[in-house]
Amino acid sequence: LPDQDERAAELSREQNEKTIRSTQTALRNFREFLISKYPSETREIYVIPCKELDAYLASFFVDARQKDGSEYEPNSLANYQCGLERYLKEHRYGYSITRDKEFKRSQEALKQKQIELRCKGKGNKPHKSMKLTFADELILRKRGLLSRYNPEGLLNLVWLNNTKAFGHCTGFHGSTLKWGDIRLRVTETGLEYLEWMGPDNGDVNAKSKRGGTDSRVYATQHSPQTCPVQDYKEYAQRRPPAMRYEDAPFYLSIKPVVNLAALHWYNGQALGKNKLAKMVKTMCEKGNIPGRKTNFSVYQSCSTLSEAQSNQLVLICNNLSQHRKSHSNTGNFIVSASYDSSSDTA
DNA sequence: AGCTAAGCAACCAGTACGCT
DNA sequence: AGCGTACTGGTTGCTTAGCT
Repeated sequence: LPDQDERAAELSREQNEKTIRSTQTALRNFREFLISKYPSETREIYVIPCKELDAYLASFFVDARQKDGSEYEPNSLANYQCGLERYLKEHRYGYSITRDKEFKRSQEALKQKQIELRCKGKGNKPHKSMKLTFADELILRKRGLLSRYNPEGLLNLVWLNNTKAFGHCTGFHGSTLKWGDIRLRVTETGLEYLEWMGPDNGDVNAKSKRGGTDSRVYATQHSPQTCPVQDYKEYAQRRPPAMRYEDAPFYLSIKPVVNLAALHWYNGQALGKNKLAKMVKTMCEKGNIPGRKTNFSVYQSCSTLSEAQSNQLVLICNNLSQHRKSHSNTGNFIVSASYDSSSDTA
């Protein structure tokens, strides 16, 4: 059946590696469950007749537990069903376990189990992230965690600017960002801007469609203290000269002991992906900001500030830079756990 | 038209371990 | 000691297809 062949080939070709991993996880958990509960069953699951497989699945949805013995989230069980469906489809199983009547029993079992779990208080998205508010950002700035004046703050600042500006662009991945992926340019009228050189920027069709305006941030000349282009320039200076080539990683690890008066604050080594994945979490923990904050929190925050908010931001940044000038005469600071430069609470 | 789910993709946490 | 990576388990995000 050429149709089926094509379909299967298409499926395996198109599938994302994470989808494949999801499928494997579902399969592994189901197999382990079968082995522990029905040791005599040794067949591959795609050769088990539908009636028996339906019974096994029903049993799985009802009795399966996490490694630590606790119940799954309702959505996780549904995901397992989807994963098993993908696997069975790959092996040309004759039925759909999510749709066909022959699997009514397991479908019902899953539904009931989900209801039961929700009654028990599950399914409330315990890991859902909260948005990073404007107030949070102000606190982070005050405490030096978003700042041009120390290595960690500067790295955070540039990361946040990039993520806000380009994070929504398709194909933008912070963890693989190269130095040359973001360019400093100037308009005909002399306004500076940063542009993300996305994978489709060479493509004529894509260009005519989007015009590239999606992937730019412009300098805010009226308030240089909060200008993302100025942040970028500062970061560029603080990187070691050897890391200025296009293919160099954009985000670099911080030198273990930094003299703040030294020009270069960063190593030639890329910042690891685990570190990048916890950017927001780390800065919020260090800034004592309550709530569950993750990188995703950035996407939930509003991208444009009200006039009042941006005025407030400018004031604070000016204030902090003044404050710093009056304290930086020794020029021999060593980075310590906290850069907090203000003790007032507002 | 509005809602739900299906399906894929991605994230977060934990762990183990390697390098300097 | 403090970085880094790789892998795994579990959960959530997001778009779209299907139902009522």
